[in-house]
Amino acid sequence: MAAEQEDLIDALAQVAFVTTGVLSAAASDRDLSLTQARAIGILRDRRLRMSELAQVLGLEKSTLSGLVVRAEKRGLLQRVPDDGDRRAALVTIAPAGARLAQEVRADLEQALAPLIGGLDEGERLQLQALLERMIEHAGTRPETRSS
Amino acid sequence: MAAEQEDLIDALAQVAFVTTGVLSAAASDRDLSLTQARAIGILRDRRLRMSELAQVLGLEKSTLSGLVVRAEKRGLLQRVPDDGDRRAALVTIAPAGARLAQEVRADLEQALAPLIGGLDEGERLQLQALLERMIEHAGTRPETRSS
DNA sequence: TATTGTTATACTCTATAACTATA
DNA sequence: TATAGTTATAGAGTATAACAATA
Repeated sequence: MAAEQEDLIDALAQVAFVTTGVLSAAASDRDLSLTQARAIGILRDRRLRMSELAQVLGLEKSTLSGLVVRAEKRGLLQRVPDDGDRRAALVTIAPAGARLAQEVRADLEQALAPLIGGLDEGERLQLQALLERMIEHAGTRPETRSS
Repeated sequence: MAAEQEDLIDALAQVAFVTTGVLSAAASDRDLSLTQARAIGILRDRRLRMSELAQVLGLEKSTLSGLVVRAEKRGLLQRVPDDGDRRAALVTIAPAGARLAQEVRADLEQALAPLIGGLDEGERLQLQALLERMIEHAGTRPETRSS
């Protein structure tokens, strides 16, 4: 059973590299780093504090400051004051950022289509369900680090 | 069906980030970058030319030169001349590199265990088979870029 | 001429430390 | 005192361009 688990981890790692690589390429086609693309993807449907976004992305708060400043200059993100705690800032997506997120997303779908296309409808649902079960258990653990 | 595909892509992306993050953390615990960890992982069971390894990793050849020089100084990798083409160099793993690769691998397994642990034996095999089918189709396309 | 690999250089992303403002 | 965020600085990883050696 040890051997089977190793093979599963190999497969997971390979799919992870392919997926990350495809996303990274789609992002850089639009002069976005992988991290910037993740950020606008995350902020598509919510607004987070700087500290919260930093934690989700696995970045230091100072690193995120720079990222957000650059994105704000390009009109992709926006910082708004948090009523109730005047130290804090909420990061929200700007219209141009939302458009870019959608474009990157479309590219990702197109690039992954050949991989997913080899599976029929039932298999895709099965795969999705298994992956989602994995992610649930990921929530139990501390945030993914990248340091 | 469009909605389902989007959900599958979301799940793929999330699992990819978790997996990459875990590997990155395991690597940096040993002063390896994610790319260096990938390199020693790839070279565990084969030797490649500089140019081939660069292509697999999605790096420029000049970038790989630096990476290999640093790894060679630490005794992790080794360059040997390619008989038959004296321009080329083959990159091989050194004993210390093989040990490190094994350690990183063990950490990766341990960190992913809680995620995989939620699945029973049959589901793990199912997931592995689906992921491997995806990877097959990835081989059809040009190498993953990261530029 | 074309290809393999290295060197020189510059840019981006990241973390650490010191700081300001607010809680 | 502790926390949220910014600024200054330095290190690592990467790409581009120019180059040397071999095919």
